[in-house]
Amino acid sequence: MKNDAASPTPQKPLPLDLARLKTACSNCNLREICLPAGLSHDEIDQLDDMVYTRKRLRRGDALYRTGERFDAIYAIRSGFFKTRVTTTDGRDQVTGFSMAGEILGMDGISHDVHSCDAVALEDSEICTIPYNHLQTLAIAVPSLQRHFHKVMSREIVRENGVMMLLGVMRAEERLAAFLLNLSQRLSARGYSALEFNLRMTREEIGSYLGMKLETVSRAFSKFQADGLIEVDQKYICIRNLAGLREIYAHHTY
Amino acid sequence: MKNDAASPTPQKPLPLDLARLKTACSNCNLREICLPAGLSHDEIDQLDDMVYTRKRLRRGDALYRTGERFDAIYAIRSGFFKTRVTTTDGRDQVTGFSMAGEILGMDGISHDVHSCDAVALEDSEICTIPYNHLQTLAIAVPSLQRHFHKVMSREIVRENGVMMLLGVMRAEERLAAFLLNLSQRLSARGYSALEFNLRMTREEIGSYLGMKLETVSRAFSKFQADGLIEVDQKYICIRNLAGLREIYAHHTY
DNA sequence: CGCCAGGTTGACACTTTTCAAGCCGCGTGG
DNA sequence: CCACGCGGCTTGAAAAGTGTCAACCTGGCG
Repeated sequence: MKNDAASPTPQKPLPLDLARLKTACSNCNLREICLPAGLSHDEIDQLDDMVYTRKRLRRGDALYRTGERFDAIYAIRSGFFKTRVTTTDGRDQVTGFSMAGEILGMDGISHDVHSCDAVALEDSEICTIPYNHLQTLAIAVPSLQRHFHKVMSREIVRENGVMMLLGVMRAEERLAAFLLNLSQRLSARGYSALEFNLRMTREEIGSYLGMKLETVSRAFSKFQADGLIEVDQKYICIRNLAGLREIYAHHTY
Repeated sequence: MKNDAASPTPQKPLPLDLARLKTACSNCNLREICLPAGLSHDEIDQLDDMVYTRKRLRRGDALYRTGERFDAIYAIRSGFFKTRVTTTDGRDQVTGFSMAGEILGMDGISHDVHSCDAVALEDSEICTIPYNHLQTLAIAVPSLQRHFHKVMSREIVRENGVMMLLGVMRAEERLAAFLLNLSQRLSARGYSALEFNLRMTREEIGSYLGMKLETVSRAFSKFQADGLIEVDQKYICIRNLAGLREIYAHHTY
């Protein structure tokens, strides 16, 4: 929708337009983390043809919602998302937080309809990967099939971890687990492992961890009082990583 | 390894031996529920070549354990399983209960190593599906690829539901959800939806639902006192399905 | 400048866990 | 055939952890 796109009849189309170039997997700096991980150069080039130009979402926008028809999975190019499921009576459970390089939408494959909402927690860019194209390409590129299976399996394993968290840990252990997980994923993306700004509210953290926002707040305060972290609203600085790990591992329930 | 197989040089091999026949997907009565669901006759025949003869497990045996190398997924032919993850300090969380026609082992795809244990809760038979064969066949048979994706996606969606359960429901709602889910799956397999025997202990139910066995027991007693169910140890008879549904839906937390 | 969402903190209520005792059913062995 | 032991289940009473409610603070934005 830029003015450029509506400019009068070019003699022949440019081989690559800038927007296209910027979305190609082959020169995306997330290619080692994202769907193309482990593919060869040639294979990634084939992926490029399939990944549609990026879509931008503003904070609060839904990438998809429960009940919407499923036809594509999405790779997060930049930004931050939450996924959530909602009960009949309106309460909801945040099922995960997703950041750059992670894949969303796989819940939709089972019934051709999405079974959760994915909502941007900050302005974000995503790459759309039409599922039927992915299926076709997975046949031509076995290592893509393999890697897509891994991505789905990883999601299953991740959810097992959350079930563990919700099932056997107590409030402070859950929060420690949450912070350590965030720290690890941020550092895997080249950000500081010890200092970051949360993108979600206390209520969203609470929903994810199965506790009330007040309990989240108290746990943060406790950690600060114990010198484990420094908190100022969304700002977090981890002062004692080992101490956090100890709380996390110390399931002496 | 039967004597038959070692018998002296048959003129030509039988087209089908009995054991083989019995494991083939094409004449398994679970084919509408299990991995072959939605495949054509011809396609199922191709699956037959891949599914290895069944393995028997006794109650208490592990189908696989955390840390074991992954190389196959498994279809439950008969019996009942639990899957569980274990913390460093030995506590564990039951992440699911599986019955005939359901697929186990997909957790292993992500890191080529299993990340949970699958344990038989009663004597069971399972079909082994080597993962590399599955990958190969999925390329030749696109509808198999599609269906395998569905199976994995369904597992993701199921886990979302469990997270909801653990995150927002209270004890009695969880138990109602558990009973309704069991009832629904049993009836989908032709068993009674209202009367069944539990295959797991109170402790296992509690681990799955994130509560202590005493709390499970109390909730059962409460349901019985309210005329919703009849309980006698493992025996359950649902007397008021609508009432159970009401408790389940009534997340007035 | 004032409003409002989001966050913190305190006091109290409630659910679930913990600890403890006892029961039941079943397989083993005298 | 019956006593015994043991795992699994139930129930009660007290303790602990979270949730609830309410007040207040803070920072950002119209």
